[in-house]
Amino acid sequence: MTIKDIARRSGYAVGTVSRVLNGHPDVSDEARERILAVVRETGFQPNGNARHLKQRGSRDIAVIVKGAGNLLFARILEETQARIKAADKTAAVYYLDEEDNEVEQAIRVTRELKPLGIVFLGGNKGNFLGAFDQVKCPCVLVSTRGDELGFPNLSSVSTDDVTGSERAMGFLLDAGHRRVGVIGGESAVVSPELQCNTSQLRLAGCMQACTRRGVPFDPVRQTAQVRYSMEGGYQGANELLDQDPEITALFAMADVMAIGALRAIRDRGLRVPEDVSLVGYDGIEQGSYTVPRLATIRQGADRLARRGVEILLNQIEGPAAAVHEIVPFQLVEGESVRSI
Amino acid sequence: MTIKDIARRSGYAVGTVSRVLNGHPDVSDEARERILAVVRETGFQPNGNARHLKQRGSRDIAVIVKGAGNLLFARILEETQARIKAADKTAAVYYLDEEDNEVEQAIRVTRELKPLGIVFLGGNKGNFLGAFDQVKCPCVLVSTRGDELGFPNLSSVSTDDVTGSERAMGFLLDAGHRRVGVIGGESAVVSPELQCNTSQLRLAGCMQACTRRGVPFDPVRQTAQVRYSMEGGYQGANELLDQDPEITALFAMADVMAIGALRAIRDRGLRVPEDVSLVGYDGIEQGSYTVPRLATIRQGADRLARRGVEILLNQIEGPAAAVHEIVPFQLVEGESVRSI
DNA sequence: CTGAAAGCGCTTACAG
DNA sequence: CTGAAAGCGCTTACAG
Repeated sequence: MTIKDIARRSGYAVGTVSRVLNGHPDVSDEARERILAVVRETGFQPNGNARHLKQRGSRDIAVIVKGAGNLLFARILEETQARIKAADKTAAVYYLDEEDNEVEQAIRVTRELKPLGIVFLGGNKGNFLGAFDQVKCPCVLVSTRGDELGFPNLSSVSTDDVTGSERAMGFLLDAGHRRVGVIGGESAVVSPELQCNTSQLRLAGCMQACTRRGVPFDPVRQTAQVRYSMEGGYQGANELLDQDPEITALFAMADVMAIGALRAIRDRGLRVPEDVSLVGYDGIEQGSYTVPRLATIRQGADRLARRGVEILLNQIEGPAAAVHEIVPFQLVEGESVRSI
Repeated sequence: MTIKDIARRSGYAVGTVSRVLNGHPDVSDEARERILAVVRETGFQPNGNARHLKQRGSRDIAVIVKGAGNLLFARILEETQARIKAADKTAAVYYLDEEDNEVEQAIRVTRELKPLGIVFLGGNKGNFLGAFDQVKCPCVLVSTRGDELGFPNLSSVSTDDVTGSERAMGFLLDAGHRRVGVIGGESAVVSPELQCNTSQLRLAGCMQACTRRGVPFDPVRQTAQVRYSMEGGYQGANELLDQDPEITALFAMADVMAIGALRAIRDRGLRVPEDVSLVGYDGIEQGSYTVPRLATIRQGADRLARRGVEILLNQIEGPAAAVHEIVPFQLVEGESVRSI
């Protein structure tokens, strides 16, 4: 079943059928009705490949999500889709694995879907530096900063990782904890010029919290570098507690890791927060269902989504300069930290 | 940058470029090298729309996943992708929302991607009955039964929901529990002929477990119908405990609901398993990180994936009759049930 | 308002 | 082994 069949059955030419299908105004009511009737009765749906091959000016906004299992992104995505729909555009969502290159995907999408704009949920700066200049449409990077990238068509909305992390760590320090372990991803040693990835930024926040309070912090001994997963958190907690059994608190750079850490602490016969206090990061739903409820830094998922879409739509309307926005986070005290 | 540009730059015709790009054998080594060199230096990637518009005989297998947030599916998907890759095919994954119609998607995909076959991760029988006869390629439905559907090109691999659920409920009954609440999805009253959805099958299992042990079960009073989510589980547990505070055990038809129930029980000042025992279903990773660890029915995710792909590949090779396979489940005792 | 025709970027018989 | 050409199913100026 193609547009040709619809044309034959309705007695109109394919061009007219196409116009009806795309809601063009310059068609007679009679033609519209007759064609739509045929479409309905045949259940015809146009071939997207053919359509995109030629079409310019779609109403699509592509959303590229890095990590189908990322619960924070899942939450942001939901709101992003709703906002896009509310703006009378259609969202085309592409899920990528953690390791996939989102910019390559974006390049493919610009060629094949020709979207009005692209929302990136998560992204790796290295990938952008490599090839982002090949994508010309307005884009917005949600949840990680994009200002240093310096692309005129790339805006960003994010939480301040350094400050958020400083707050989390500060929460522990201010509760009297001095021996604190940090579970995060790869961050090597932090150098001020090269604060690339999220783990590095959050580690910088930890150090800042310590420095400001005159508490020593040894990134080598007090840090475990693991994957952002429950299992990673489990391993990280064990590693740190093995190394220093006197640790009284752990900060996990993501709630999923904190959930793993919670279990690891229990498996060592210790309790949260009586023996070990625990803070996570992100504020995913999951963290409010654990026993005890997780203390965490809640990123404003809805606000990230809303501003991301607003900024993007704005850029699509009339090309403006890229904007880089920081949205506030919130410390959730939960039940997993105790004062000592 | 199109195939035409590559043709011009390499000095060959577009047809030859196309053959090289698609790995056809009938090209001279010289042509292949020169063309590949140009492709490499330009970073050219063919337009998928144009490619799919004409191409027959792709090496793609489509995977349609219902529910991006379904952790069981996430696990199955991972293995499914690996198996497809191992068979030297490429997996094209489509994520759908819970409410989206997977069969409509399949119809679109068959037209636009022309895949060798389709794997459905989850599916609604109603959707299949409606329109599945429009998809002609071999398909396999993973995690829900497809035998009663009776399509010659639709195989299935699943866990026996009735028996699995009977086992979960039996575990509680055999531990001495008599007042057991069941948290599930919509299931109305079970009628033997119309056991359509998963909730109904699992409810049937519960009733079977009771019947066989001579324990009365009142589906109206002992059942809460909620969404398959943590929040749903939270509400369901509260509903049941409000109605009958003497309940000593809960069975949640999915681990995500059990996680919500766990929190609800705690919020009522009760403990698992001392005051209320709890069993889930699915065996997602999450359930082994809760405190206490969840008792559950573990579905064999890897095996579901492996057999699903094997069966599909087999159908693709030489068309055979549809097969409907049941893979075993496993009771995980966890730490959330106590004997009374 | 409608039709006829060109063209999107590929693939694929068909010749040679 | 390679090229020229038809065609996949649409959209979109261009006439009328």
